[in-house]
Amino acid sequence: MSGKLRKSGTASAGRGGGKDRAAQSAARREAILKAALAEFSAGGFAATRLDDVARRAGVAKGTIYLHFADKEALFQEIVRSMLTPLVGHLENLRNIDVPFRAIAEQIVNLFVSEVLETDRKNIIRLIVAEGPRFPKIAEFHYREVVSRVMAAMQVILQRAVERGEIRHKALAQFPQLLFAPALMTVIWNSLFEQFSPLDARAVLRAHIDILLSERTKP
Amino acid sequence: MSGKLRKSGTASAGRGGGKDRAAQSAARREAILKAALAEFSAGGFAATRLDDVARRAGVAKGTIYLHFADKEALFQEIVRSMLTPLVGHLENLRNIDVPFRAIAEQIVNLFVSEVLETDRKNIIRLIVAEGPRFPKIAEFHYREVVSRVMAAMQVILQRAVERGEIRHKALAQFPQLLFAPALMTVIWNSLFEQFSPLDARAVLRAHIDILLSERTKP
Amino acid sequence: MSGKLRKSGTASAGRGGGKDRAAQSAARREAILKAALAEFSAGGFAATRLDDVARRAGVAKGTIYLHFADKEALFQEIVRSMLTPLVGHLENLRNIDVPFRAIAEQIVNLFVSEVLETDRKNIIRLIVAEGPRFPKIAEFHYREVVSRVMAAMQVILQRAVERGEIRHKALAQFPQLLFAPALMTVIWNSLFEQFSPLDARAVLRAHIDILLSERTKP
Amino acid sequence: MSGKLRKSGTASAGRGGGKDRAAQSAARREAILKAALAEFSAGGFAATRLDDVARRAGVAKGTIYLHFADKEALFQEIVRSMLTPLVGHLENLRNIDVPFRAIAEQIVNLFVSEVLETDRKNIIRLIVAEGPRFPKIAEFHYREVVSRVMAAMQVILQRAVERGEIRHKALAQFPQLLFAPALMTVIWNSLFEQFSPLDARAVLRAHIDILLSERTKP
DNA sequence: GATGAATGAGGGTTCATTCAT
DNA sequence: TATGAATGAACCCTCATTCAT
Repeated sequence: MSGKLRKSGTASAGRGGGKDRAAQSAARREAILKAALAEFSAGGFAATRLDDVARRAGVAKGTIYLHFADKEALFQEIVRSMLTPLVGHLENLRNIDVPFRAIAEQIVNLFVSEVLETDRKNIIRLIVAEGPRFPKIAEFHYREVVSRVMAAMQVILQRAVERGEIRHKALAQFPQLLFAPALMTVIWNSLFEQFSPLDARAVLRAHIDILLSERTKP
Repeated sequence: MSGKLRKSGTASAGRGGGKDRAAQSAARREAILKAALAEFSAGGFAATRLDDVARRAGVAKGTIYLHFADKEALFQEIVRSMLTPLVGHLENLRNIDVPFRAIAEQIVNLFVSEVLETDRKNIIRLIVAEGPRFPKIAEFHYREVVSRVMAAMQVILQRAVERGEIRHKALAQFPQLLFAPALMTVIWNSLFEQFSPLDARAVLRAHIDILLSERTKP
Repeated sequence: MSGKLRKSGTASAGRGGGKDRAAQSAARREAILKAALAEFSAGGFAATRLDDVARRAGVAKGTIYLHFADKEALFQEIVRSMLTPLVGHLENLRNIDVPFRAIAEQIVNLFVSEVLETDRKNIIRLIVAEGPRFPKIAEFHYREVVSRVMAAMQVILQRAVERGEIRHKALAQFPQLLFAPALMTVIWNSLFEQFSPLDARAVLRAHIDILLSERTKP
Repeated sequence: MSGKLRKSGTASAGRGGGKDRAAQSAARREAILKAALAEFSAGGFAATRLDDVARRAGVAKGTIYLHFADKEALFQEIVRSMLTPLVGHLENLRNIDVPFRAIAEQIVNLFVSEVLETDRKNIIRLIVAEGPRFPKIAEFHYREVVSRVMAAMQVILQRAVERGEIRHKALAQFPQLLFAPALMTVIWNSLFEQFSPLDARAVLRAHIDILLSERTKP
């Protein structure tokens, strides 16, 4: 979304108005990525036509090949770049010292605002849908996203168990259980929203309540 | 590999063994469905070539069209026929009067043996992957599978809440939470099994334990 | 389905009612020809499917191949057999000694009742349409139909000229001019009948009047 | 024969010689139309393969689809564009004040030089052959060609009758009779030229003589 | 003979990729 | 660098023909 190198500096030229060549090129690259994300989300890898991507991006078909080696490279670029920015956020939660409920609520907020309410929800569906056909994508996400998030969660959950905030030790063993409802909401709404929309925030809050059910009122 | 040279053998039987024409035709239909399921599972709808389906089924390409109108009809037939048989089983659980834990264990067993350990796990991934592109499929599964199962679960969960087996009333409101971990295991293993296989039975048992966490050992 | 050899000869059997095997076979052959004519007329050679011919004839597709070597043979059989019966009639007109107008009227009547009002009009269109692709058909019709009719007409026209019934010697040189309006009516109505039907009998009568315009009322 | 090895030559020019892209594209379109006309003429609509059209035009198969939506659109474009340019000429004859014989001779000349001696003769056969299968084509030609020409001829013939140049009022009623021999020559030569070529100019002149047979030398 | 399920070559159409401008 | 016309391999589907029953 912003120029990457900006070597020149002075003159403005080209049709873009005030941008120099490098900035224009970067802007084109971003436009292609954005358009491709929309098209891949709507149709999956195979059903997406680069013609449509180009039209949506406002560039010529050949221009795509100036920025990406081929259709698959474009696809992988998108799929890889969308989720990784969130990983750091989630990993950082490991380092703050607040009650688990607070962390859980932050995770929910992050998930709703950065995934469910953005194109990232489609990325998740794309990974599920195309992963088996693109082993590299599955491998990348396991290595760069899933395993790192799971590791961080394990630390957090372990600490919560030790503090007595969570009674279920199994949760620390299977941090996947923490995210299962989040995955569910993404998939449910992608398929069934028109029939019966699912209020993600409510579902995820209910999920936290279940996990945190204290031995309170004895 | 096909036709032309077969000189048959025992004179009394065609290549089908002891089958008559109708049975052979039905067997071919099944072979096609089986092959198509395998190919669609591996590559999704668009990337699957009917040539490969035919080869895998051991029939000629044209034979597919004797049984199915076109590629999409074949796809829908597969996707529609695989899950519906399970719906009745799940609905029947509503009518038996046993503790919720017993029902939950039956659901886990059913899910593991009839979904995770069969091709049905691929069907679920196919629905997630192709549903947005085939609205009929999403609509069909909402109507014939999901909404019916959700309704049955709601009854069961409601009863469990009333009996005090479950404290979390939210569960009855969001029966999706009951199945979220099951969906998670399907997707996890389809993507990451080679990196870190998930023991579905253990995960689901842990999930039940969490839901049923009694105020017991205080 | 039925006994295999049936040497006898007397009894009637089979599904046909009172027909013996040979008669049934012949009836099937006729049914196929009739159905094929209808289908070829509607769609031309290439667009006609033997499936449709078989269905219309009430036989199985394979049965067609018991009577005809292949699709082209069936086509040629139809195209060849339809017009030849008329050739004799036209040739015989050479031998009767009546005024030309009487002969011309007979030709008109024959053409209207045996061509325009029957499937033969479609055969003519088929020959025009497919002739260039089936040189044998063009050759056959030139040899067996057109050249013979033209020869007979030439004799008749020559005699009419000598008798002073027709002043235009060119007619005897180009007997095609005699038939041009007949061909026109066939083609016109096959293409434009729904927009502006042409009264064939009226057109052909007018044509005769023109040819026979005497120097009468001076 | 195509692409791949061409290394261009004079550096300044592509393979098209001195043409710019638009001109080259138009030239390709024309080449496709020309090739398609030849192929359709030889085999009719159904029997023509776009592969052959492309090869004859010297383009790739896909190039056809840059210019025409599909096979039928290509066919209709050809069939529609070939005859309409002649309509205006024929209609204009209505406005010139010369003896009918002169007009008739112009029509003959036009027909021979612009139809019989060009590809248009094949178009006429194509319309006859495929018209019933493509109602739009029949409708188009009735509306844009035939009805307009017939109307113009009616005016001309009517005037000739009033002037006493033609005695046969029926001609004005059935202007089709004027063109019947022309149609005949097209069809005759398309089918039988190799057996017995018909001298179109001679036939058509004879036809005019017949129509104009004056009450002269009594 | 009669059947019709099965075959598989063939053709229309699409679309990722290239390359002359 | 950007363009988009051109390419041609690939794939769905049809249908003439075959052959086991």
